[in-house]
Amino acid sequence: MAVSTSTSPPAVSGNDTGETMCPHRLVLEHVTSRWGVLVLIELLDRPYRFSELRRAIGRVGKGVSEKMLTQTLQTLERDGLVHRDARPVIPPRVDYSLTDLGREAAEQVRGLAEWTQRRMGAVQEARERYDVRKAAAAQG
Amino acid sequence: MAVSTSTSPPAVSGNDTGETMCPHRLVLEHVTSRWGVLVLIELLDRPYRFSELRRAIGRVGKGVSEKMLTQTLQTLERDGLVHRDARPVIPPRVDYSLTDLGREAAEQVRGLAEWTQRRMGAVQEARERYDVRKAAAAQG
DNA sequence: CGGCATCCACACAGATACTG
DNA sequence: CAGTATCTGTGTGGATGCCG
Repeated sequence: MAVSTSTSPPAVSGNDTGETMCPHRLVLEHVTSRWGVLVLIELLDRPYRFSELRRAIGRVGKGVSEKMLTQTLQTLERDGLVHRDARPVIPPRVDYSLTDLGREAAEQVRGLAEWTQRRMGAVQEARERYDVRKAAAAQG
Repeated sequence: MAVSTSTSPPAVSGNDTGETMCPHRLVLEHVTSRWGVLVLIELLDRPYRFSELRRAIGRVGKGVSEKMLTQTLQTLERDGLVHRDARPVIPPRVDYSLTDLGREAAEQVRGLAEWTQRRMGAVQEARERYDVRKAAAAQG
């Protein structure tokens, strides 16, 4: 039967088990979730179709499984960040885009991503220093 | 014997298995990781001691296990975002604070968190609309 | 093509015990 | 107090196969 009482999407990251937790924490988890981040950033450029989005994300790094992309999009749609436009044609065509709300979130996320790229060098150096210090300490 | 060739911390989130992945993606994952986000935000206020930080995070939501906090802090330290100041006293005292680099990241993250809080209402409404639509569609 | 259902592996995350 | 080490359960996330 599948459907049962299970409403909402499986939730991208973390358990939405209705715990004693401030609700905005959950939204934050959705937005900062592994694929949520990337989806928002990609959609900031322009609307994407499902597979197109999948490929676009795959391009950046390792790639997202179709299941995870579906989950992520559903969660973001439910939170009102992503708009889903399903056209009843054959073959099916579904376009995803940011809502105004989603655009706000995505811009924040993009800021973070851009910072990461800008400062990557500094992070690399810090890592090397850390590793060297660790190695030395292991000897000492 | 434990140490072996495994250098660096276990990595907060995602597998740092040395895949074919842009390095900045990893940093982004660290920063946006479940506890990384919260740690950075808390440390933006002031330095914290280990347990103090643990309690501070527990206050906001469900709470972080000591193990996860350790892991998160180590990862962020390695990336050069967090400074660890261990004093050789008894009882031990370790203070964690943001580096300049970390402060930049934390401010980005805080921006995101603040946005989430501001827009929580809109998200809630969107969710209700979504759920209603879904319920209606299920009836068909 | 877009999405859902099922199965499964593995890493994340918790509990516990121990060290400095 | 601030970790480390180990053992274990659970859930995330991936692969596959089937529907609209």
